[in-house]
Amino acid sequence: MQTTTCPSDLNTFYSVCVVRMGRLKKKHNWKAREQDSSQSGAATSDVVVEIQDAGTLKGVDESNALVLPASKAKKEKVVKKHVPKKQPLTKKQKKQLQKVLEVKQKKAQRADILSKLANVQLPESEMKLLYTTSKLGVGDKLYQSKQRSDAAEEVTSAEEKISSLTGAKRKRKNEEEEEEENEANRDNMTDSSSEDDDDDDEDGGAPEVCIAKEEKAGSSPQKQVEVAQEKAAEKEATCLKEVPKKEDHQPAVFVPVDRLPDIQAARLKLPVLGEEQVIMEAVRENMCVVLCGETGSGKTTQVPQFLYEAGYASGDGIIGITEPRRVAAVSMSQRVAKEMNLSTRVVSYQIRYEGNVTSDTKIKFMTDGVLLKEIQKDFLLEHYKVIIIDEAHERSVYTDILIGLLSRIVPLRNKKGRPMKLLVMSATLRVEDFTENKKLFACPPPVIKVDARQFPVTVHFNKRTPLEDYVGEAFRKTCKIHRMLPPGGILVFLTGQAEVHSMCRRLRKAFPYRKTCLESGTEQKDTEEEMKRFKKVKQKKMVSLPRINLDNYSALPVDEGDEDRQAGIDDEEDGSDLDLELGDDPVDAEEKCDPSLPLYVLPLYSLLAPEQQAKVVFRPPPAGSRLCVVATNVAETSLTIPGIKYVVDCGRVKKRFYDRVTGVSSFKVTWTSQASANQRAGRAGRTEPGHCYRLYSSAVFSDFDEFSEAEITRRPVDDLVLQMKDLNIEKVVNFPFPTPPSLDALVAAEHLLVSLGALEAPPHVGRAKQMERARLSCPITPLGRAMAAFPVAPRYAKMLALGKQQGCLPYIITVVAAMTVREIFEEMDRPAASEEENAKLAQRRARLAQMRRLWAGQGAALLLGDLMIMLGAVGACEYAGCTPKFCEENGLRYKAMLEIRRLRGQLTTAVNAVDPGARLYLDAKMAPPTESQVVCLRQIVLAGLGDHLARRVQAEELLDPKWRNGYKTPLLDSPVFIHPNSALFKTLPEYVVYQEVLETSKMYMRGVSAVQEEWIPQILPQYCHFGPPLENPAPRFCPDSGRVKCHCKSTFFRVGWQLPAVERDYPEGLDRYKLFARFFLEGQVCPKLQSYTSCLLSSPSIMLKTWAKLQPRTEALLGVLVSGKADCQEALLSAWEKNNKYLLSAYCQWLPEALHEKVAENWPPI
DNA sequence: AGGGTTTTTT
Repeated sequence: MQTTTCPSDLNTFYSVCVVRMGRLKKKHNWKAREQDSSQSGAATSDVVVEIQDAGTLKGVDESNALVLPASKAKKEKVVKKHVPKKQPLTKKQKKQLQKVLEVKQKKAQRADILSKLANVQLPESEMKLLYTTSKLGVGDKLYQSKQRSDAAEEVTSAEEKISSLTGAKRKRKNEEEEEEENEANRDNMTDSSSEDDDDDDEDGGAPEVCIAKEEKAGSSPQKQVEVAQEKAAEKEATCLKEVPKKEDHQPAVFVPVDRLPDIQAARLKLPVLGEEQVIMEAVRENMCVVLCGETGSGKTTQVPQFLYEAGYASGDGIIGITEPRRVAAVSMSQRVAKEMNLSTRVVSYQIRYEGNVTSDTKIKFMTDGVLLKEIQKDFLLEHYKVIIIDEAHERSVYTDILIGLLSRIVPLRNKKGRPMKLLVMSATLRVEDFTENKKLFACPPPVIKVDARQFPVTVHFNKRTPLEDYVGEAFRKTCKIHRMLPPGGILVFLTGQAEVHSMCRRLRKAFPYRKTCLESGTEQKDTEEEMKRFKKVKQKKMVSLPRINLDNYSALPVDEGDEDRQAGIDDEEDGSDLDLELGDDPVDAEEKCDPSLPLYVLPLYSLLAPEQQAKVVFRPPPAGSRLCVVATNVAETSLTIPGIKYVVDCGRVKKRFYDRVTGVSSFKVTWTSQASANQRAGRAGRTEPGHCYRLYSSAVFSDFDEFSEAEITRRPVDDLVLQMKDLNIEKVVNFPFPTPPSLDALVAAEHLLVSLGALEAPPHVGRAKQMERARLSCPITPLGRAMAAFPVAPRYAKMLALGKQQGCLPYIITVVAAMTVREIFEEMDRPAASEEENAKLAQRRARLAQMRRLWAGQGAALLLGDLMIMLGAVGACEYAGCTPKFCEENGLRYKAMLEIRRLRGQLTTAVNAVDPGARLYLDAKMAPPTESQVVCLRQIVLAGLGDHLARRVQAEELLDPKWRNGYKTPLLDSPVFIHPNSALFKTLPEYVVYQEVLETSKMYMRGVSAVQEEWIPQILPQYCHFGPPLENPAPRFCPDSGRVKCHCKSTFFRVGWQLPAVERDYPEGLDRYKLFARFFLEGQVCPKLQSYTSCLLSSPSIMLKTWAKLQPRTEALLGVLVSGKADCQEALLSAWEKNNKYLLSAYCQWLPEALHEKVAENWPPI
């Protein structure tokens, strides 16, 4: 590998900025070499000197890689590369080579000087100040000077530029390996893309197929062009790097920001600030950049500001940043606005229900789902010049899909001459899914790493790993920490609400706290003031709590509790006997109540009421006590608790599992991932050095998965598939997912969407392989488009699309909103903290049960089941003004009710948009549905939940007593049950539909609603196999539809449940023509012919006789109908439109000649 | 006949 320093650059560079930069040049140089050394394995001898230099310089200053010329390496590389290849060197080349050699010599000398200079270098902190003071008020940036040098250089060299970023190097390495390959590839791609026009990618991986080539009618012509260009764009931009263009030579824009001094000072402490130059260069030179930095690096708040200052929000484009959570989008926008001293009109946010975006907005924070919706409206995101995907390591489904989409959009935009940048920001180093995924980025984007400003956290592993009672272990460890270690909050990670509460109870019992002063201050305080107070409190605590200094650990992680032993809180070995005894006798341990050491214990989980959560996040613990938060995963990512010094990690998580085949979900506790455990540990080092106690051994830890799986691989994807189809991505299998969902999941999704009518059913013809492929590329239907407009799960979207009948829409919207929002009822089965609380809980439980019965209604309403409870609950809550008080009193989660209210608003708007005739409005005083409305609602619900139909186990199937009161479903072998909390628990209807099956102690259906048997073949024909038309009742002509109808028995798919005969369209075929002919002759199809029925030469009924063929007139009539494809009124009318004499002569054969003329005069008889 | 949910997002 070649050196990355290029002397000519340096010369240019120095001439431009040495004057102002002073010592910075050293750093610059150093950094270049330092990065070289990272690849030392491949280093050639001519850089050895520099590597050594780097070695000696390393650690002198880590802070500044700012001054890197970006284009240096390439030139050299070119020389080196081409010299051995092209054998006779041209004079020019020789000259160049000579120059390079000279330059190297100079460089070596310079390196020497620099290493000497390094000895007198300023410490990092001062360095940073120097850098910034040099910058202050100058209105100029380092990378601008650098850019000028680039520009100058590009005059002589048309080579593409390479920065000295770690990732850029990887990229370069890659290029070298693939350079020849690339040339070949270019041809290959051209070839394959021409094949592509008719063939559907055998390789399955061709990225260019992922977005449908043609647009459906009705989309903008502009978009069509762009999509058509896509392939070309990709070809040119397989490497997401920008070929230098004229524009690049223009001086960069610098947008001044007027920050307040204290903010400016605070910024300087953030590690990202030192990387501004590197980041901005990378962004300038690459379409896509990955930025890696743990929490605390400041990337979320600073990078948008860098981009702003560099002019990425000047003119007509803005900067967009996505966050996986709403709170983050809102708070980050506010913080950045404050830091930049700009109004929220300029730095704004947009989340699902609200936003403060204006026409002045330059920086827009939003949730990832919001951006995905925007892509639906404007595929190329013309509004944005940069998109930043934050927290990409969390791998939320929308983040993943956005990255996939943007990997195509960015080159397209570039091709169009309106370039856009993509910045993927990730905390962990797990970026291979992005960088090594050839389908996503043919050429890996550069990765920039940023240090985090975190205090060291010492990790202590247990020697042994309790497999059963990890809660008990957590309890004992927490007690020990509290008893023996210096002040500092404790954060305990457990897996669920129940565990959290029981732990809280045990801890409170062990270290009782008198809550006199606890609940006094309820008023909201300014956070900063709180923090100040908090610090004072901490100082006070120092006096009252025991003190052992554990902070001077040398290395981390500490293994196997060695340090624990020193500290005297080791679990194992000698001291462990006592602990184990305690462990074996929990009563004893817990009775050892110690009121002299008050512990302020608080629970924390997502579903906890926000004001309870606020206690943890905003309010400091009372004076003289230690804070102990017992939390679930919320504390890992969503909430940050101040003042935590100790983390106790049980090493487990509760996760939802979906069975891909049956759709059954369950919750299971499993080991976490290493990344997740490290994230938990990191929570101890936010405010000072901390300690993390892992209740498992390092061996167990090393067996953890390195990372948690991407969400998209763990859940059904029907909603995502519908969204993507709506974006005209027909072959979702070929979409460049960072991690693709399983094929099973995709097949299941398409299947469901076909059943719902959102996608066209795949053809049943062709070879198995073709059919298989067709099943994964069903085109979207108009219904599907309408459904995609509703921001809810496809099953529910179907209900909304259908809900127009009988004024049901407001109810359907409400039911859908309630089904979409999770946990609308408060959980009251948790272990109570005290007898008093226990009694209170029991009372509230009883009250909720009573209300549920009330809301479920009686008679007809009751049959809507659990959905009626939801409807009633929401209706009652809204009627009462949706107050916290009403919710509290009636066991409703206030937050859930607010969400439902907002979702109803959004859905109402969406329905009105799809069908302006609907003219819906949100009615707070919605009257209960009438009986007939309830029936209508049940049918609409059935239409959406058709694949979730269950039938009571029949007497003859009742072989096993376990099946009593059970229900059978098409996909499950074992029975499912109605949950005792369900409105229909006692009703046990023959047929029900359910929202989902959740496996706990049994398979329980949730969200159950009763179904009338005869509705099933009518509303769910797609799930039924119909028998032959019945003789009795006989087929008839239906004047309303103009079609031939008949009764058929049917069975439900897979399970073969016999369903009652219902009337439906007569099946297609000759018999339908015969019947139609008969009804035609009888004058039913055209009433004007009724007067001739008595004159017919044969009875119309002979149309159906088996010997019908013997009669020429039957055959004639039938033949004409068949040839005109006229087997219903509508088809007949259109046949007459084409030919107004159609059927005349065949009909006349049935009439005496005397009438022919008269008939002909009045033909067609309409 | 009888009860156990983590966490986000459009």
